Amino acid sequence: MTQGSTGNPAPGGLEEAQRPARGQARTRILDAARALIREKGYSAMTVDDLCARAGVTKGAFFHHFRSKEDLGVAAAQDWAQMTGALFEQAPYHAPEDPLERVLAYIRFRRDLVAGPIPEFTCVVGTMAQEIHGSIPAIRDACRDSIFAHAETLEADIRAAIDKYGIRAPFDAKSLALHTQAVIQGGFILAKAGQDPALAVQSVDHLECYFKLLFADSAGVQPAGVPA
Amino acid sequence: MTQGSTGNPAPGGLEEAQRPARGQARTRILDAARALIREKGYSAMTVDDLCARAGVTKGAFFHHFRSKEDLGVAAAQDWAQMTGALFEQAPYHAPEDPLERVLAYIRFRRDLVAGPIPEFTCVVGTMAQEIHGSIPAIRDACRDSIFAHAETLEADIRAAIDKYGIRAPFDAKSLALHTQAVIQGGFILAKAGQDPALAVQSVDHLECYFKLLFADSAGVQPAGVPA
DNA sequence: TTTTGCATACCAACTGGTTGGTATGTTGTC
DNA sequence: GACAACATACCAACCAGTTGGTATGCAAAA
Repeated sequence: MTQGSTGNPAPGGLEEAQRPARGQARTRILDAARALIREKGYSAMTVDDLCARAGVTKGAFFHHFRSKEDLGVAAAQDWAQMTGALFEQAPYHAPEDPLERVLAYIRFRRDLVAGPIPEFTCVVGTMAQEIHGSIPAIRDACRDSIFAHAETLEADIRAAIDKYGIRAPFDAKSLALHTQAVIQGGFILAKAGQDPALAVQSVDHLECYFKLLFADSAGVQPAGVPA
Repeated sequence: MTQGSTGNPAPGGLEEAQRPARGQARTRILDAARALIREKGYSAMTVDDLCARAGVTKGAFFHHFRSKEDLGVAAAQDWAQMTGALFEQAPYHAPEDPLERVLAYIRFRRDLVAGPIPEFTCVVGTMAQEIHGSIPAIRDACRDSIFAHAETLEADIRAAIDKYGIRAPFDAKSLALHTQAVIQGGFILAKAGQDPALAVQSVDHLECYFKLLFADSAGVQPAGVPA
């Protein structure tokens, strides 16, 4: 028993002191899910894990979510909303030139990626990789999150192509999706090698790719260091 | 009971007819592991799944592997050996020009990727993504597999840089790892969107990137369709 | 203003089935 | 007959999900 000198330890349950305020359970569970999916993946994360981390009981969990699968879908949607808000208010939209906006986006992502692994890793990418073949509902929610984010980039890329042309026969959609692929792939290398720098490197290559694609036509350095 | 008119159904175990030959259990378990990890990931794959798919009993499983974690490590090492052999005898080593070999490698991978999802997907990439934070032994085995494969590319890339120079300040190692990142990221998009073409597209972008990096100096088309 | 009725938000204990793993047999091979 | 390669039977812990209940808020009736 690691119980302290508290009066009534409520055997098996939560201590009064650490019990969160009413009305926060759903949010706390979703926060816990984000952390746990990044730490151990969807399948290895148990409902008990979730409840312990969130500081709620199983009753609360199944009050807010019909099943673990339902939580998975909600976590993906929650992630889509969170990242949607983050990128919407991010500073990379400022430049007037569309190509500059795209390059600013890539640099913004590189800065995000430079942090510790559990904090920059993509929740929906991790989940999709794991459950794509076994839980269609979660997979589709992850797909929506990834592809919706890619679409927010597409407009800027299209504008850049319209303005400057492009040195290869790719369209904006394909390039936007490739951007996401590179970032997701960087995560995998970073996780396997336990080094965020591996992800950063790939994002640097991505920036270089864009510069080369638009070189000569736009005013960007054709081959400089991605800085 | 769905048992037919067989004489002795061997209650709880395997029927005589489908019992594989002695001495094949380990191989069959590793084959089953490859398939199951791709289908549902490492965590969701149970030892019973493994045994059922391999057509062996739990006794056989724990005779060959001390634990499920041990099997995970073995699966990663088995994957490294399988892919090692596959790429070693692949035709992309033929060209005399190192840059041509690199481009041939990329095209070879694109062709691999064009098949159905459960057949081209990377076992160690999937596993690493999932268990990187929870099972270090498996994560390290996955890392070894990925990085060893990247190293087989590195020599050709280095030779290409030495021969032609490169339009950006990247070294061979970084480029080789980026290659793996793009392919791994393509897998994630393909899984999320349920469309192998998504992975193919990213590999096409990768080929284009290499062509642009070496354009003007080597004899490759600077911006042509990756064909 | 109080009370009644009802919905929401949550909790502790429990359940049936599953899980990784073990203990102990049996069979084929050198 | 010794040893490897299996098979069978079993277990304790754990799993997602359920049950029956309590605390709280809110709106309408009294």
